Formats: sequence, C-alpha cells, structure tokens
Amino acid sequence: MTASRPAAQASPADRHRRPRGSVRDGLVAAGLELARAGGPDAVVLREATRMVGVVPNAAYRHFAGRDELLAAVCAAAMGELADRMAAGVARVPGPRGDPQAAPLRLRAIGAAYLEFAREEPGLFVTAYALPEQHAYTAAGPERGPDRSPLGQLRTALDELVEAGVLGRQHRDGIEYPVWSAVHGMAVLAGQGPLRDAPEDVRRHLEDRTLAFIGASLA
Amino acid sequence: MTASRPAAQASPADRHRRPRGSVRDGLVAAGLELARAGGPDAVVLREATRMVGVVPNAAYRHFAGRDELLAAVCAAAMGELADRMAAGVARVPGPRGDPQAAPLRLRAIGAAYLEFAREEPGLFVTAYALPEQHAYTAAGPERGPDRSPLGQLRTALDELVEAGVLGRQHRDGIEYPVWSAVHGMAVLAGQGPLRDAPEDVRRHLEDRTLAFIGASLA
DNA sequence: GGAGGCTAGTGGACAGCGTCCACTTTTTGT
DNA sequence: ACAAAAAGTGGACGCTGTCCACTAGCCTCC
Repeated sequence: MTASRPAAQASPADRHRRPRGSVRDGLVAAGLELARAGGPDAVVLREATRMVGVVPNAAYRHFAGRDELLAAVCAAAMGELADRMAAGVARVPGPRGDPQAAPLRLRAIGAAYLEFAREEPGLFVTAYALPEQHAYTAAGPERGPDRSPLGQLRTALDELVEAGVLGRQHRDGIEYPVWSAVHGMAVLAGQGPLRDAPEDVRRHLEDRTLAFIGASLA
Repeated sequence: MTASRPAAQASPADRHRRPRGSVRDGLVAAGLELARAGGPDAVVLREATRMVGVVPNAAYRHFAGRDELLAAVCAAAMGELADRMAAGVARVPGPRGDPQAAPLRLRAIGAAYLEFAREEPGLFVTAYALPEQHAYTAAGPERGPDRSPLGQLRTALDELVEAGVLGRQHRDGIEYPVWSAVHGMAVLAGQGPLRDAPEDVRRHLEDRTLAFIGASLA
C-alpha cells in the first residue's frame, strides 16, 4: 500500500513538510477566490482548508477563527482594488500639477473604482466587508505613500489644487463627498436596486456620476 | 396536568388555534427585530420561529425558505426607511413649487435618509440586502404615489425644476448621482471604513455631503 | 548528539443552522 | 357532514464554525 493512495491534494507523506507560511498564504488565496465568486459570505473556512488540502482545524493555527481569515481576505481584496486604481491613474500622461492632466487623473481614479466594482463585484463588496473588531493592522510599517483608495483620492484632489483647478478653500474634507458619490454608485449598481440594469445603462450612470462630481468641484 | 405547564410563548392547547396569517406576520416582525439588532445576517429562520413560539418547519408553510423570509423582512425595512423619509419631508412647510421650500425639501429627504442609516444601521443595511432572484412583488397594486426612496427623491427633484431652481435640461437622470452621493455616505459611515467616527464627525460629513449635492445642482 | 519543547497538523466531537420527508390536526368548501 | 386543503409537529440529514486531546516533525540547548 505504498502507491495505492490517490493523493488528491497533497501527498499524505508531505503532511508535515510544507513550506513555512504556505498554509496561511494558501488559505488567504483560497478565500480570495471564494470571495471573488460569491462575496464575503462565500468565504467559508472549511471550504478554504479543503482547497489547500488540509483539515479544517489546521486553519486555527494561523487564524483565531473564521472572522480573522475573512479579515485577511478583505485586506487582500482591498489591495487588489488599490492596485487597479493605481494602474488606472498611471495611464494618464502629463506631469503632476498639470491643469490638463489633473482632472483627468481624478476621473481615472473614479473610473477605475467603478470598473473594479463592475468587473469584480465579489471582491469589491469583500474589500469593505471587514468584520467588526478586526481593523487590519496589515498595512505594515507605512511603506511608501498611502495606497488606499482614500489615499489615492486625496493625492488626486491635492493635485487638483496644485493645478489651480480646485480652490484651496474648497479642498478641506471634500474627499468624503467625492468618495461617497463614487462608492454609492458602485454599490447601488453592484448589489443594490440597480444591479439588474444592463451594462450600457450602468456605464452611462457611472459617467453621469463622475460628471456630477466634476460639476460640484468646478 | 391541566395547569402545570409554564406555557412560555403560546399555550400548548392553542397550538393550532392561531389567527389566520398570524404566524407569517409574526415571523416577519421577529425577523425585523433581528435585522434591527444585527443586520440581514442576524435574521435566522429558527430564531424567528422561536420568537413566534412555533417549530422551525412551520415557517415553510409561509415562505419557500430562509431567503424568502429575508426578502419579506427587507421589504419591511425598506418600508420603514420610506416612512422616515416621508415624515422628514412633510415637516418642511410651504406650498409645492415654492422656490424657498423646494431646496429645503430635497435636503430634508437626504437628511432623513442619512438619519435613518445612522439610527437604524441594521435596518438600513437590511433594506438593501434583498437576496438575488427575490425581487419583491410586495409593492402591491400601485396604491398611491411611489413611496420608495427613489420615488420620493424624484418628486423632490421635479419640484426643484417646477420652482425654477434646477434647470430642466439638467433634470434627466440626475436622481442617480444624487442618490449615490447620499447612499455612499450612509454606507461608508455605517458599515464602511468611517464606521468608527464619532457622532459629531459623522454628522459633519453628512452635512458636507448634502452641501456637495447642492453645489452640483446649483 | 540526544532530550525536550515548540509548531503545525490530525482526529473526533458538539451545537446551531437551513432544509427535507412523513405524519397529525384544524379549517374550510360543498 | 365529510373530504380536501392548510397549518403545525417530529425527526432526520448535511453543512458550518469551533473546541479538545493527541501526534509528527523541527529546533535548540546542554
């Protein structure tokens, strides 16, 4: 009975011979795929351990419970959102502070946010589904600038002031209404009452929302 | 053994002697209380039946399953939101189409929406937690005007045009960006990253958001 | 270089949940 | 008045998150 086992996921002989941190990372990756397909409720601990090829209780060596695993998955999802936004704004040419480029960069941020919510609805809702009392300290030791959605939005608004497009007296705190408008459209069209709207209608609503923001900032 | 039973919830003798529709209404009411305290995830079928004093399976005589019960609870929560908004706008005096009153009524609608989200976070998120493939036909035979949040918002915006405050060429489709801004602030400050902000900060953010909307409409 | 402790995995169990099936009791329609 | 339909009961199943006791491999320290 040496080669009779199917060894579905991992060879039984390697049970205790995994690379260090492999199980933890695997659980988060598995949870991320579950979240991508079905949102935060779909990230179920036992299913994630099954994907990694480990017994359910093994997860408890790496997370205090399901909520802590979900928190890690949420952080990963938020990271994907931040990456998409950064990529979107990087595609806009022109030097920082340029009066032409600055409004385009703000719009690109909003467009990337809405595009992510449209293309990855499960991950988008998961990014904001952080369980209570689990604020992620995952940010780490402040490496580089603030890559969070809010941080990137602030950078774009600061550039708008720098470029002279937005009056400095209107800058303070304006990120929250702007964020709200984009976020609200994302959730209304994603999981809210507008979720059944066809794609072209949805894109039009997104454009209207971005234009609405532009109108208030002008 | 006639009077020895404690008869905790309902007398055992009355097991099958309930008023017609009482169990169904009771289940929705119980679910609404669960949702008020803990959001949509807290509306668990067995607990609702326990509150009504009935065995879990009895719920299946009135709902196809947990999701259908949740859908009914969502509709009830949405009804409470609509009631609050209607009450808020009714407090603003002045005739319809009055250039003074119209903007105040729009603001009252937004303020009531945000106030409901702040005071009843569980019900607010539940109102928008309608399970997929369970669009509520609960609206019934169109009694009276559209009392839904979107319907009330449209009424207010129409009045704004009537009053000459909002240009007619800007009216079409403007309800969605406005709704988005208010809804976004509600969820960001309710369950989102801003949920730990103190009450006064939160109120300030809400005011900023309503002002932002006014700026874009002017 | 061997003993002991630490880490990470296993195995088995429990309660709670949604849901299904078979059965009984009450209400209703003719 | 009697049969049919509606409403509630009882018991079961599989799935979930979580706890406890146990063990296999690694690392260190004398």
